[in-house]
Amino acid sequence: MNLEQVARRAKVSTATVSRVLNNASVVKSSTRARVVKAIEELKYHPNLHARSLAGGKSKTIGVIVSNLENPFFFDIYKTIEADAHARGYEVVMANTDYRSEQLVTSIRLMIGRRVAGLAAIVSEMAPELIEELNESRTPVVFYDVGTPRQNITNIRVDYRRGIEKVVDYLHSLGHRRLGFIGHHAILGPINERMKTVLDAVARIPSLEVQAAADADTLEGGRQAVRNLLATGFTPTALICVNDITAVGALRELRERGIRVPQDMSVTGFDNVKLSEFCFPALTTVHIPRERIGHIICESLIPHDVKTASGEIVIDPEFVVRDSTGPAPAI
Amino acid sequence: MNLEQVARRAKVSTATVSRVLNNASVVKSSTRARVVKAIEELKYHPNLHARSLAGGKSKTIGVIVSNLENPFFFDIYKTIEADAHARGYEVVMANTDYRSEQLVTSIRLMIGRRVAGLAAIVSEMAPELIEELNESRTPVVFYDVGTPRQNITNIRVDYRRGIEKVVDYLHSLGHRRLGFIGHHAILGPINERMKTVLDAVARIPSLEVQAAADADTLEGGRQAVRNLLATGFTPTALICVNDITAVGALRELRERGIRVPQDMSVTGFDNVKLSEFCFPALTTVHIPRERIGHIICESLIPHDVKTASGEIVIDPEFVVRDSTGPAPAI
DNA sequence: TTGAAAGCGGTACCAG
DNA sequence: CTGGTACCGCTTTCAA
Repeated sequence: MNLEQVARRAKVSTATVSRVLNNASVVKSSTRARVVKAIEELKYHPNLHARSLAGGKSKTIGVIVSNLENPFFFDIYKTIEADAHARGYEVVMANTDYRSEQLVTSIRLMIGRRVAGLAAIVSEMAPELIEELNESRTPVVFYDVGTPRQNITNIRVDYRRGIEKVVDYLHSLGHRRLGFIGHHAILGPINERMKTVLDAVARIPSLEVQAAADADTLEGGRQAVRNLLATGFTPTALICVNDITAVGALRELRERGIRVPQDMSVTGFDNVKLSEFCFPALTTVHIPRERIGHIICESLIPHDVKTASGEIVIDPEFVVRDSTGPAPAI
Repeated sequence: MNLEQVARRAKVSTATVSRVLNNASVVKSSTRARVVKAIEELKYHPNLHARSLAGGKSKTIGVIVSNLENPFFFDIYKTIEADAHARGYEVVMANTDYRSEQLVTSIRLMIGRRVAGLAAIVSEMAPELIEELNESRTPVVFYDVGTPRQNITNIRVDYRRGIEKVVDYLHSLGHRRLGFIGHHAILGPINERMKTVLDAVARIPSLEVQAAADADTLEGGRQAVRNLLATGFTPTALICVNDITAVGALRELRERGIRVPQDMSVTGFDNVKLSEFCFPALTTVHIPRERIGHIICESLIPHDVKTASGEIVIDPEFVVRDSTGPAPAI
């Protein structure tokens, strides 16, 4: 089913059908009516590949995330999608599961699709990929907690400030031995997040910290706690890399009969909805995911008013709930 | 950047470059090397639109879900994606947020993309859309709890059996006044899910039920409980349409000082991971989401061995955890 | 206001 | 083993 068949049925040229499809105002209304009728009778659906090939443009933006299962990423994705739709753009999503080969594949895929813009909400990004992206002339926005990149709009959350707030708070509550519950992506030699935690702790001499990691899931958080406690280390507070792993940690503690916050304090990060709904409600750090989504769309989709470009840094807000309390008396 | 430029640089024809790209074995290795070199130097990425236009095929399958935010949908999606990738297919996803206009838009989009297959994991599906889909000759798999469709592979969970198990169990525990916590999509005149619950309750004369609904989110579950209790009805057990709304319900009850399960029993549905991690862990009904995902891929992607087609009905398993108990003494 | 025709970037068939 | 070339389905001048 193609333009030509519609054209034939409506007794016009393919050019005219095309005009109707793109509602060019030049078409005489009687002609338009015939064409519309033919389209409906034939249940014609334009081939989008042909369209973007011929037009040279795509009206779709790509979004790559590390783990859509984590509501943190999902919330950003959802905001981008809503904004994009509102501006007449489509969105194609790719999930990397924190695997760098998958990141490479996904980026190539997006380039191959000739997306109008690309948002990368991922923790890892090889320099050669950046170059490839530059070469392809695709507008890119990068969200991370890490290092700024060149030639690309960057949105960063000041992870360091966030973690410092958490550490300071726990310290003020009398905690001295801290556990850090990460996920696999924070492993690796010089991970920014891990380093940040270590640095934040190192500022305060009386503090001690030990880390463990597993997957970025509920189950992963649980397993990481098992790993940590298996070392014999006895923390009085657990700093979790995000809310999901924190909820996983909560469960493991519950099953061990360790009360939160009486016996152990726990903190999350991101302030996803679940952090209010779990028990006990999590003390966490709020990352404005909708705002991030808006900024991303703003800088990816061309429009009249100029937008701030370059680097944007977000200062996260500390949120105290029920999962933290004074360190237990020894 | 296109085939021709690569061809020129490698001093071969576009046909040969194409062969290299599709690793046809006929190319002499020295020639191939030249081409590969040119491709890398130019950082060439084939235009996927041109490719699928010329090839006539797409190697991508479409997945439409009602609410990706709900892990139930996400788990199915993820399985499909993994299976598809394993077979060399891409996946494009669309989320309808339970809105039927969005469903229409998404289906049209998928047809326009000429996807090799389409999975619709949604609760609503207008007959005219089915026809449009048939017309487009797109293989389709439909997952639902509702009525079987024609000309389409159907996967259905026996929702009725699942709900009956829940109702029977609560009845055996002495519960007589039941609340049903739904979400907006179950509203509307003859919703299958709602009707099923009513039917299941009607089998047992001593039972009484009242329903309330809000969004299919944590917050929605919470709000629905508020709505239900505001009517003055005093249930001793809450049957929730799924685990997410159940976790939302749990929170509202907790804040009202209503203990679960001592004062009120709560059941979920789906058995998503969160149902084990919330507190108290949910009594729920297991829906084999991975299995569903596998079946979907199986029937969408062509392969040698014949697959069962037509209708597939799944009998869900009841899972007892900590959120249900004997009805409180009056 | 409408039609003819030249691409868009690949694929695949046919020769050589 | 490689090159020439006719499409794939649509958009977009250019003329009429």
